[in-house]
Amino acid sequence: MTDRPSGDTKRGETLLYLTDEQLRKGIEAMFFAYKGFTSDPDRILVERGYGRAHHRAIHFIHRSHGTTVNNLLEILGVTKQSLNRVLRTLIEDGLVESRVGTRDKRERHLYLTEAGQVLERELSDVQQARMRDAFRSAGPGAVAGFRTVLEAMMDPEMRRRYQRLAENGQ
Amino acid sequence: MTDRPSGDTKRGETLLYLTDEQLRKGIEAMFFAYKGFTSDPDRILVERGYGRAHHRAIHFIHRSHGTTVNNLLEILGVTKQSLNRVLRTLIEDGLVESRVGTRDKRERHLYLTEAGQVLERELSDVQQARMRDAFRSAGPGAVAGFRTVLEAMMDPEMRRRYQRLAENGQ
DNA sequence: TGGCAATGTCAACAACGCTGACATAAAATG
DNA sequence: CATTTTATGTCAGCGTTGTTGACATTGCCA
Repeated sequence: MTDRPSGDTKRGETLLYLTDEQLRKGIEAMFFAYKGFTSDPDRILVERGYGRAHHRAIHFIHRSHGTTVNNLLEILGVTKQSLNRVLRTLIEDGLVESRVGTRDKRERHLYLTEAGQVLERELSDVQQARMRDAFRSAGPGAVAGFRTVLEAMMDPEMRRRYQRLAENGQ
Repeated sequence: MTDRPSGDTKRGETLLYLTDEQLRKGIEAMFFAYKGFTSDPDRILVERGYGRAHHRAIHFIHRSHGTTVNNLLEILGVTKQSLNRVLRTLIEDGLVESRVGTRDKRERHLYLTEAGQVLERELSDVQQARMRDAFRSAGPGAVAGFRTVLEAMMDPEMRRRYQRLAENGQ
């Protein structure tokens, strides 16, 4: 906003213009790339009668074995009613197991069953394949830049969660 | 997929492991960053009773003044019924104008009205502000890498549309 | 003139966000 | 021990936005 004070488009027109165009490109790149990013898993999910919300739950349960419902709620940033609808079907379908906590019996710890792990593998295979191809063709420097910018784009709270996950990353 | 043939996790365990972890981080970065990316406009949209679909329509109509409905359909990748629902409200609310084509009278050319431009500006201001901050803190090299990876992640058809838009970019 | 293209619209449905209200069990606290 | 708070689940209802299928209108084109 400091480059283009509201109402001022005179100062440094050309530079300004380029900057705005660059930002617009970034915005559109996010839109089109996110579409590609989700398209492969989406195809698999539809066959099973699931949606993206199921994928996200499966992903983070896989990522953090035995996480609690509350923890998952924070990561996903949805309401418990919304998450519960998804979790219920996953548990009914035998993809996720919910175990009562030992230390705190109010908590439910979530785990992928074998069937759940199979689907998780299937979903992350196609998503990782696309990411791998993109990373390869872009090169290591670009990959670093990619992650740096994405991290900077997150809300601070989300960035913290992202980094915490990365640390726990086996 | 060539790094980790299905069922084989023995070969080059450590290197393999790092790669998988890197991909996972990339996937999670996309998830958390996209959340941040949409959060600021979302806040504004809710106040007006609009959603993300309205934002997307407004964005691309702004980007390509006088674009046709069909063109917009291709860019957005949704059904005409879905787009029409959004367009109808925008036209009713006086944010978008639909003019019958001169060359081909079947076509409708779409334009933002002044009110539409005001909202567009408001939405892109906050979204660009976040993008600008992210770009600044990441640095020019990271920005280039960011866009390279995102472009590589798009479906070829979408990449073509993205690049075509970028060319037309004033 | 007949066929195809561009658009709009009606209806129904599904996924997945949301709010609000309420219930239960268990932990925590005074 | 009584009370409050926490973690979870559930019911009901609503809104946005995607889908499919069907059908109508208008206009271009061969």
